[in-house]
Amino acid sequence: MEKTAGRKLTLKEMAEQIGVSKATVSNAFNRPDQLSKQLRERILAQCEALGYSGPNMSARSLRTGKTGIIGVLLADTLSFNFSDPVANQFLEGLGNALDKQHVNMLLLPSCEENYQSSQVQTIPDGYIVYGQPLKESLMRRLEHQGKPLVTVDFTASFGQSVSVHVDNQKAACEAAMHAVAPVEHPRVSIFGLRLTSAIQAGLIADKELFGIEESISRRRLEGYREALVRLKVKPDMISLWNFPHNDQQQVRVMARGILSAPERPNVLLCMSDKIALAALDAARDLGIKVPQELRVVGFDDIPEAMERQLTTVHQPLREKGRIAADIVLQLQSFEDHVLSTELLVRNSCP
Amino acid sequence: MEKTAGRKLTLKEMAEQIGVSKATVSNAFNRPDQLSKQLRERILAQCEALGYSGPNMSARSLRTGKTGIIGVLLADTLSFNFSDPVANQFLEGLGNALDKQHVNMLLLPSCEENYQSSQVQTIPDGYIVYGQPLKESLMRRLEHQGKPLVTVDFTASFGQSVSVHVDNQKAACEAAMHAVAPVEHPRVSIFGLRLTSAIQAGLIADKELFGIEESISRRRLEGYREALVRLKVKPDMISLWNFPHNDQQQVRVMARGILSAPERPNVLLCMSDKIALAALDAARDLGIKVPQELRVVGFDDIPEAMERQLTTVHQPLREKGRIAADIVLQLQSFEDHVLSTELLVRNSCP
DNA sequence: TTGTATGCGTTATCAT
DNA sequence: ATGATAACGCATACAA
Repeated sequence: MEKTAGRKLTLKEMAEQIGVSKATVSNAFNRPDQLSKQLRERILAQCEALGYSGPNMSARSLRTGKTGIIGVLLADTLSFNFSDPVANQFLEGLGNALDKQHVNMLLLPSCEENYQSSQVQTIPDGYIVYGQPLKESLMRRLEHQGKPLVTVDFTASFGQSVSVHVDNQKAACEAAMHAVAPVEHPRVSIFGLRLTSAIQAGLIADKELFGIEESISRRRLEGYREALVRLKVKPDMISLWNFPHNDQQQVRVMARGILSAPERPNVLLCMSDKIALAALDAARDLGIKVPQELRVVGFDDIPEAMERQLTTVHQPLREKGRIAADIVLQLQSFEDHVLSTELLVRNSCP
Repeated sequence: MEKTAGRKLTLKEMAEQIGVSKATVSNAFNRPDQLSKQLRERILAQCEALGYSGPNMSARSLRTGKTGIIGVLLADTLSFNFSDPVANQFLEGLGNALDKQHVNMLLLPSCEENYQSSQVQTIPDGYIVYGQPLKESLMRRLEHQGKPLVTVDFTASFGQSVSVHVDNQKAACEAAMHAVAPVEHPRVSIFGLRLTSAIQAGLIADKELFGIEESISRRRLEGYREALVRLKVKPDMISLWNFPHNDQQQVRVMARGILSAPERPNVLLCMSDKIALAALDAARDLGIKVPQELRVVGFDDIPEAMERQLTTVHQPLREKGRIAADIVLQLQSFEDHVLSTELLVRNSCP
């Protein structure tokens, strides 16, 4: 029996060709327990031979109400998300978990603009929003669809979504305590990420901070401050710097500037490992000894952090992805998950 | 009018609420010219207010036969494809073009395994297969669906798919001519990528070459050889090396070994810029002067190639993505497109 | 410009 | 174990 190329095959036609009813063919694909093993195999083989690639997804979805697709809303571009080691690991964990359930992921990059006009809106069975709070209007639209909605690394301030994250504040506080406590006369610089809407890197004051209380950076900042207050570090010994991008080159240049000042800092609290590594580069450029003259802590524990002996906060990135997937697929209870972090003490800040 | 969260809204219900017929609401979404501008806007506004996010995709797809999704089959993992500058640029061009038509891309990584059992099969309206020939059985399955099928950087040896690519052989030949011609006593090493199934890097003989005649690497190899024959370079002055991965670290170590030999090569023909850059690193490690003692050419023209003054073959990667998209969306004639390349002469091989 | 009727391909319920 | 039938939500030809 040869295949008839080009024809649009349907389950109904298969049934007729094979000489059974539509329901039986459908069962052969979806409910193996509803028919004899041999019949099922005969049907599957015939379909294969006839060139039928399985039930039409649109029709099946219309009937079952499920598409087998999870939408992943990303804050940045695809290339950023895959070249950044943090996002990369998260997406890897997420992808694996979805794969395991034979669910596909529809990546929706820089979703703010795209998601307005597109028809994507009703495709996914659920959503995972990664990394950065979306505009409220968009979040509301998503929530209103009544599908599982999981936010990662931030918490929506309303609605009934669920969040997977680490306790950034606590972890940052712990890191700062470790870094600052042993120093007799601490001069602390905090290197923050996207704390304001400024597009230039620079020193910032409190009042300039972004309104988004729930962002990762804000939580980490609060943690650092909590530690600094506890250790009674005077405010004028603390400077807060903002970097608009997690970009090593830029940070390195800026850090050289900061570390060249006469009263240069002796502790650097960095909100990401990339920033911290760039700071280490800058220190090396200037011949500043780490950790003797400068203690540096990072955040995230990307692979390079280990190679370069950076003290940092480890967070289970792949695990985060896995859990987010399991929640959205309803394999985990629909409630907030707070994953634990671990301070990894290495040479940059022993 | 407040929205009733949780309810599943349908176009029919909207019509009833608003007091028009289903068809009119449908037209408001899909055919602006079929009703008065004001009515259309009233309907859209009402739907928005009621929390209706637009027509259900499954139902619409079932009716129209289109899903608005293009499947992109990738040879490697997602993270590879986005961290590799070549793949990255291609996907960027592709993504932009699809976006422009409000079409989504479903990324199907390392598709060999996944694609067997998954339900994805019937979702996309068309396919783009990137970079590496798939198993024939899979290709046949795809072709049999009767949807537009575009292969990029290789040509399927059967069926009715269409291909977007550059003339790798011609470009490689040109590069080799330029590199080798000026050298009086050329000793040439070819650094190839995935020319055999070996997982270790190493020297290879002809008979070990992969059977896949159509792969990018094979075309480039033929191009190099064509040039070497024309220039009458003796076979024993040519060595052919294979690298299983486009991985800089590994290549650098291997290249150091090769360049340490007593009769070391004075021309390096590299099948990718990454490999070429690693070779430059190795030359620097050994204090070998480029281009005086060693001429190096790459392939692809990734951004770093310019920074490091690597002579290489430029190919229009984003353009390739754009064209592939346009073909699969039937905005371009359904026929092979061969894009032109350009040899960029820089310091590594003037 | 608007409304009516039909069917897209499938799955689930029920009956056999 | 298998078959008949009714939805699923929508777009479109056609009628008004």
